[in-house]
Amino acid sequence: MVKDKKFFNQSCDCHVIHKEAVLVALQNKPQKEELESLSVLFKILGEKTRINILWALDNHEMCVCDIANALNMTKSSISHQLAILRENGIVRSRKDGKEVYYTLDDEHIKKLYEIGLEHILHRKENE
Amino acid sequence: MVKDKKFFNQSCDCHVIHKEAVLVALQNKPQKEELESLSVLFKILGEKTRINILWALDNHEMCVCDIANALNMTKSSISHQLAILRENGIVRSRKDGKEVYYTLDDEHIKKLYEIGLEHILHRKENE
DNA sequence: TTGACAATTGAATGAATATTCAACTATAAT
DNA sequence: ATTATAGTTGAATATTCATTCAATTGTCAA
Repeated sequence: MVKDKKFFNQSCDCHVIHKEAVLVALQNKPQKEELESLSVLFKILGEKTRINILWALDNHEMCVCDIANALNMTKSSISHQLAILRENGIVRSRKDGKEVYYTLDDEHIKKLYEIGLEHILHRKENE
Repeated sequence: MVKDKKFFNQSCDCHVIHKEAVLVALQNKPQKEELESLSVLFKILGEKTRINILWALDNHEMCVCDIANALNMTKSSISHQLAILRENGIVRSRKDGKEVYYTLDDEHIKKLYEIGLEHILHRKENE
């Protein structure tokens, strides 16, 4: 492993140790915008209430009241979170009379959910 | 679609509209602990700095200074976030002399990263 | 057309947490 | 031994954001 202490990054409080590794990483960096979107996606999935909404909708299309009852929370709170999920393309809604029905938007979300769960169980085994 | 207004959840501010959908969801609910762990996993991935650490480590094993330089941030800040990633089984570390080298822990994380990115691009297309 | 309920919305509050700052430990080199 | 650097850590600050509360809109039924 080659260390290179000559290359120094001004706006950072330390020397670069492995110049090449850093340069390769910088070259392979995805578009800033994409990485930003990705962290937002995970942040949205990474919230107790919203992940609970996910399993609820994983089984059935549901209206806001149904979800509120299943999660034992207020309509208002659920509605706020559904708005966030909708804005970020994770759920889809359709109106029918007084009710608004929600469903999961696409397959990627299900996959993320499943692989995430796999990881959790995998970690449990190796404890 | 059958509505059932008789069943009422005391600790919620609305009537159950579709009793069956709610009951099915409740029956299929994963263990509370697992759902909790899952939301924690996503929350950890859902942070700008940490997702940036992920792409950096996706290419190379790196020490703290390398990462700090690649992301243009302080050692301290990176170290705090690495601790969180380590505690949650997302990265692994080994010490060699003064340096501590970090790598991604397992394949699930890479998959989550890839599928997440797919979702982002898929959404872009349909705009 | 009035009353009841589903759902949304905006502002306020409170909780969670990322970054900064300063101090500290550990290792290597001179 | 002393100095320099890598890395960690705890407390303080600042920011982000979920929930609550109150008000409002839209639809249905009597």
